[in-house]
Amino acid sequence: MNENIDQEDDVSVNYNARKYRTPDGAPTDIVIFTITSTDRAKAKKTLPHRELQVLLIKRKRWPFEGRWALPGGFTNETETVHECAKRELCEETGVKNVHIEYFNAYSAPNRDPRGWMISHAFFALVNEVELSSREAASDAAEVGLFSMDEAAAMELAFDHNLILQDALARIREMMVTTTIAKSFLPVEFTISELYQVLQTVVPDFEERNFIRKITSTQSRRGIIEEVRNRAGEPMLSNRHSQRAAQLYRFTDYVPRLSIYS
Amino acid sequence: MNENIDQEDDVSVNYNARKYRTPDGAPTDIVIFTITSTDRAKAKKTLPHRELQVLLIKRKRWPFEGRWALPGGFTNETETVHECAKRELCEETGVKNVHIEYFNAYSAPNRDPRGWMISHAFFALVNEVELSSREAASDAAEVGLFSMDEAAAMELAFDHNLILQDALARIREMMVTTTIAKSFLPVEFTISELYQVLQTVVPDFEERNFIRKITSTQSRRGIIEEVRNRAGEPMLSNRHSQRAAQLYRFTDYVPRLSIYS
DNA sequence: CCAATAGTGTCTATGAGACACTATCAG
DNA sequence: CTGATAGTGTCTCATAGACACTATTGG
Repeated sequence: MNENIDQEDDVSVNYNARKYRTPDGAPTDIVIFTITSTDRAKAKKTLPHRELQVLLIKRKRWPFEGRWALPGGFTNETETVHECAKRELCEETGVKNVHIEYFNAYSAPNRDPRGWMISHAFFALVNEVELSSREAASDAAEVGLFSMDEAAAMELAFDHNLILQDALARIREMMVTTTIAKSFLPVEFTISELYQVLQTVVPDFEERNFIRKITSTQSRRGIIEEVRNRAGEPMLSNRHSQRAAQLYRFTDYVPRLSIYS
Repeated sequence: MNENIDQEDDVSVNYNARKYRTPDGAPTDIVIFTITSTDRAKAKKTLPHRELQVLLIKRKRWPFEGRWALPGGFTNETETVHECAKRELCEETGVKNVHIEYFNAYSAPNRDPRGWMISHAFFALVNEVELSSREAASDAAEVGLFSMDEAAAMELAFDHNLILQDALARIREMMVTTTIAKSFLPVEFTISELYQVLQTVVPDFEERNFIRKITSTQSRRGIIEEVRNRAGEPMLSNRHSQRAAQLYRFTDYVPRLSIYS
């Protein structure tokens, strides 16, 4: 047991980490979520079909050669794991400045055949429009988007099935408690789009009077605001409907939730 | 740059991590919070003065010898970082089965003079009654409880000031969105005690009609329940007051919060 | 004029928030 | 009978939740 190195080691300025078994790397794994919209085959304008998907890459090397895995890579000594994750995300998808967040460490012994690897897991939320250009550029055989059902049915490399499920649970919770839904929406969106995105990530989210609560209650006033043009007229969109719908955008307001009030 | 080792390395079953710069250890740091109660010097029964405190240890070795630091230690290859944190918590305080939770990784280059150390930070919530026995046993000069103000004013070892502030922000948020307040309370408690604990951790938490909301509104019904004896009579406590107060306990109910409903 | 989306009217029951008020009881 | 804690009465206004209803407009 090499616990308490810093307390039970002999007192020495010449601390030498090489005396101990040390990790064989500090990998990051990034669960990249996106929501794809596919137009339903109808003559009239309709809301698209949306699906939550995760980006996976096909491994070309041992270990788990040929298996699908979460994108990621090894952290350098000169960067933080957060910087590493952002770098890997950019390399994999070409996007920057998206919502990326650390959520857990995976450190089960033998989770990686290459050695003692404690993985730092992140999730990222990427808008499909930002992802689409990269999709074409990549080798389609090696990068793929999969629905949650598809991914859950696959045998991913390492403990990536577990990481994916944990990430999914996390974003489901955050989807309704924070404003991260904005990552899956254009800056200006309609209430239906917002509602659809929420339902796509959290299937059992249901609010029958959603439009009223979001637009005409004090407590939620401030999360989103109506978009108006310079003349102060409401801006509308009819991209999904005959009747034009009011456009909204998220504000910077961060609501405080509490189980006690 | 040794990024993407697993993809850009030559194909080889004889992967050798020693070819790369690897971390020099996988330390954990544990922010152990407790709430102390000290009776106010009064003749009559009063509510105690409560204060949120954090447990720190005085380092005996290089680096940062003599400085106060968060307790923690190095993870072994045979355990997860979560197991390591629980082990260290038990060694430091003697308590098991308390709320301990992972919340972030600290990986800034050069955060540790001993080498490349990515620290896994946990916070733990320990009831003062569980901590009191250990307090006497420990060398008082080396283990101490400090208020948030005291600790923030100290120059802690490593980046432990940052870790402490992050942990504090996290438990402040969780204190009002989850039922972790139970960690600082006896199993059976009065409404005043609960309210006091909430205010101790989150100073700007204020609910003037707290007792009504918690006891007589549908939406919160289920978080706590009245304690009754076998005969079905309400159990009361007068430990802090002349007039006896109803005792409550937390249920297993986990409320779902949402900014959209 | 239909289908699909957008949005309103209206009702009831419940809760939020404010503030004054009563209850208990050791010292 | 005072001080400290515990808890209630009562008011107004806002909101939740349900459900039927109207509005818009391309095809």
